[in-house]
Amino acid sequence: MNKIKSILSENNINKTKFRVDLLKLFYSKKSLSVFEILDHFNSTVNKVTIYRSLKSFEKKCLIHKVPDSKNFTRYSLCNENECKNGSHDHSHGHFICYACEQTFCLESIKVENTNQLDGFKVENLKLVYEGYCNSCINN
Amino acid sequence: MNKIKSILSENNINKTKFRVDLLKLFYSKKSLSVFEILDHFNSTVNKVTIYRSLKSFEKKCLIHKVPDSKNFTRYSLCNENECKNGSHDHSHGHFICYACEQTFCLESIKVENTNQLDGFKVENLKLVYEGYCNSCINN
DNA sequence: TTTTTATCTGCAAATGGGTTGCAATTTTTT
DNA sequence: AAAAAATTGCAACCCATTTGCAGATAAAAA
Repeated sequence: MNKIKSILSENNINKTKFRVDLLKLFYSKKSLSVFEILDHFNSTVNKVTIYRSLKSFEKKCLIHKVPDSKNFTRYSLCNENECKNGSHDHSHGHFICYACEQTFCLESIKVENTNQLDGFKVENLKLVYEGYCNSCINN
Repeated sequence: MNKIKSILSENNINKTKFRVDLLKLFYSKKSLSVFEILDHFNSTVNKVTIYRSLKSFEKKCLIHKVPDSKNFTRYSLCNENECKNGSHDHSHGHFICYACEQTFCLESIKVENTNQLDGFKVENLKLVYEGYCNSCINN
């Protein structure tokens, strides 16, 4: 995967084995929590390293936080159109599955804070659906 | 406030000084976090007592959790029409103010999970607006 | 390719929201 | 007033996340 390495290079992130593998992992998953990452690497990496890598990726707009069923920290790859220069704009809905606890970005459901609310100046809007994903329903 | 005491009685909650004062406090605030409560009582009450009182109130449908800017636990009074018998249905939007960090229930903005999403069975929908409330804008 | 510099890593310890066990106190019931 | 049930405070715990620091690794400079 040369692509992974060049992304890291472009963002001035050292191409350590772990960070390359971590970014690669994000390209194969909808979203990841610290503990799913820890599990994937069979605890061969320190969780502090995971937290710091995630924070670094986030700052460089490679990943961003997505809502999680249990309010843990969970990340997904950034959408190139939406996130730039450290500021994350993911103006689309999200779906959280009660069963697999996975978070899905609903790119097709655009969220626009056009609503006029009496007594409030709206700057942001979050729309989170919850339920069961087809994969869980069929298993 | 006889009203407060009778509410507690009806719900089989002991009318201790603290619980009466706490419920009274909820009737004067939009929403409250544990630390706002701790602060209001000048730390004369143990935080464990607060957590347990909140849990008790929640079970009896006096209050329910509302979204918080920092993912802390925050509660508001239940709407009589919506919450009953320990199950909380607050199918309306919420507004979180970036400045005062207060959460407002938007009773007028009804949230219905009628959307059909390909690949998902939607059971619940959360709609959270963020920005600045008029009170903060004017100060 | 060695030296310098910046970044990354692991370990231990800390932070902070929230919970649990238990004994003592208070409220409610009888 | 006595017994039963609910509430409280204290200490200790749990668990996600953070911080300090020293050693290791990667990138840049020479």
